[in-house]
Amino acid sequence: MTDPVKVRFAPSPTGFLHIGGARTALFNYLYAKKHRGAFVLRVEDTDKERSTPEAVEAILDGMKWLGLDWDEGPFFQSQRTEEYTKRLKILEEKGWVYRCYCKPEELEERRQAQKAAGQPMKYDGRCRELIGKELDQPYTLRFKVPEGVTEIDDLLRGKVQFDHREIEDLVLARSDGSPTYNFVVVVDDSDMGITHVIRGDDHLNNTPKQVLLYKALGVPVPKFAHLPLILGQDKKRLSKRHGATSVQSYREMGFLSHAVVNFLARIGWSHGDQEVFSKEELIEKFDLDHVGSSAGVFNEEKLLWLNQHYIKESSDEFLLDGISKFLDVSPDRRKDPGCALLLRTLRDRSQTLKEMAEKSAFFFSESVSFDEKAVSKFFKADVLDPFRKLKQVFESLEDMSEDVVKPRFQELLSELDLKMGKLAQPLRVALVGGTTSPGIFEVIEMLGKERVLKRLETAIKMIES
RNA sequence: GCUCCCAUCGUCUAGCGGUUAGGACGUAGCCCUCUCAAGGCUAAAACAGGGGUUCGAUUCCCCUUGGGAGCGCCA
Repeated sequence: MTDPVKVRFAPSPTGFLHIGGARTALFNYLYAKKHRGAFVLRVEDTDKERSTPEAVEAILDGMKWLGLDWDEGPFFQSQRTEEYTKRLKILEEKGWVYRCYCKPEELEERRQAQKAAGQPMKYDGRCRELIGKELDQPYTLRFKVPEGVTEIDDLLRGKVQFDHREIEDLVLARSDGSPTYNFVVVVDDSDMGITHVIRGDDHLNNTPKQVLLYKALGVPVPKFAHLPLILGQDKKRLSKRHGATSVQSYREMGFLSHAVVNFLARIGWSHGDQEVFSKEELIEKFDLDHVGSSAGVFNEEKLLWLNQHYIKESSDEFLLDGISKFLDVSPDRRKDPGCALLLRTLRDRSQTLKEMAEKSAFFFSESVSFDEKAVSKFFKADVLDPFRKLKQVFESLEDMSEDVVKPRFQELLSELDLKMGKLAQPLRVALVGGTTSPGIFEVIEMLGKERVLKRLETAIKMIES
């Protein structure tokens, strides 16, 4: 009988939910679901300066949108100060901490000097000498890192050793008494019973410090799995410089949440040749064994492809809702029988909901917005006669379905000795305003007789004047 | 600078000693075609380099090179 799995995602609320953070959250979520364990959400807001309630909201929103439901929390570190104080006292009693009176500027100065001298940049531990003597000055509480080596057995990296000489006496409590990250993480993960710490590779170097703290506290050390990072096109760590990096920005660009989830899952993880996974499949097939160890570049082209894939599978209802966020869709129009056809034809032509909205503007708005170039190229005098004849044809028809219109259209073509493109393109401009659209007969059918005639008339008038 | 991590097509990756090194995105060409897509078919495209180990290395070990991350009274 193995212990139940308990994992956590612990973002700091200093901005939107980042793509990289979302991936970390996803892997934790999948691991929890896969092992029927619990997924804890914890907000690391010990930095009072940079944490904001807006950011907390944004992160929770992003998580919900992606469907990464948590089982416990959100817990806030800002509300757990007594716990930290308590643990700090324990460490003090055990003799693991000492007061450091060095000023931030001095420390920074020394670090620069060390860097220049080619030395590792680390605190030299000089205040250890002061143990016993209490000065009347502000101080931080530092952890007394013992000599030796700490080996961590990472689930993804294997055994990694860290010589304690590389680890400085880290600050556990600031001069204002507030606890710092490495300390609170250990207290929280321990208190919350976290069994597996799955987080970004960037924390690998923090791990030995934390392991030392677990041991000093005399509490069990969880298992660790450090995920490869997500990089930008330039292979640098994904950051604002790379443009859209927040989950909400993808939402705003018209991506489906599951496309983002599927895409994120496939950076660093694989299951044979499979590319498309439903959420259930992800949970069923996810495992740490197939998580790679090299960082992956965020490839938006592939995300777009996946997004279109899911758009193609989406229901009319869902798509209409999605489009409505980018376009004014009247309830009336929404009930238009042409909607289904519009959506059917646009699914193959849209990579995002936003793109789909733009492409369906001709259908949802009353007037056509014309592309100038298209108008000047196709609205010429020589189409006047064909347009008028076409109008007569349309007027004579009741049913505007492709089956009915197409033969009549072709009849007219041969009567006028015109090629398909010669009439279809000008007509396309008349009906949708530009040179690209779904098939011309599909456009005619979805618009219906009334609107087709109206738009054709408008075009004729434009050419005449 | 120091420490740690990483290394298969441009990108995401499969591979877990013996393969014609597979798939996907993207790219190119062809087909389809009223435009644009979608779709179908085809093509180009990779084991960073050097040493070992082994009958045999993409696969295991070492070095080099390259890339990444971390070195805060941020998290």
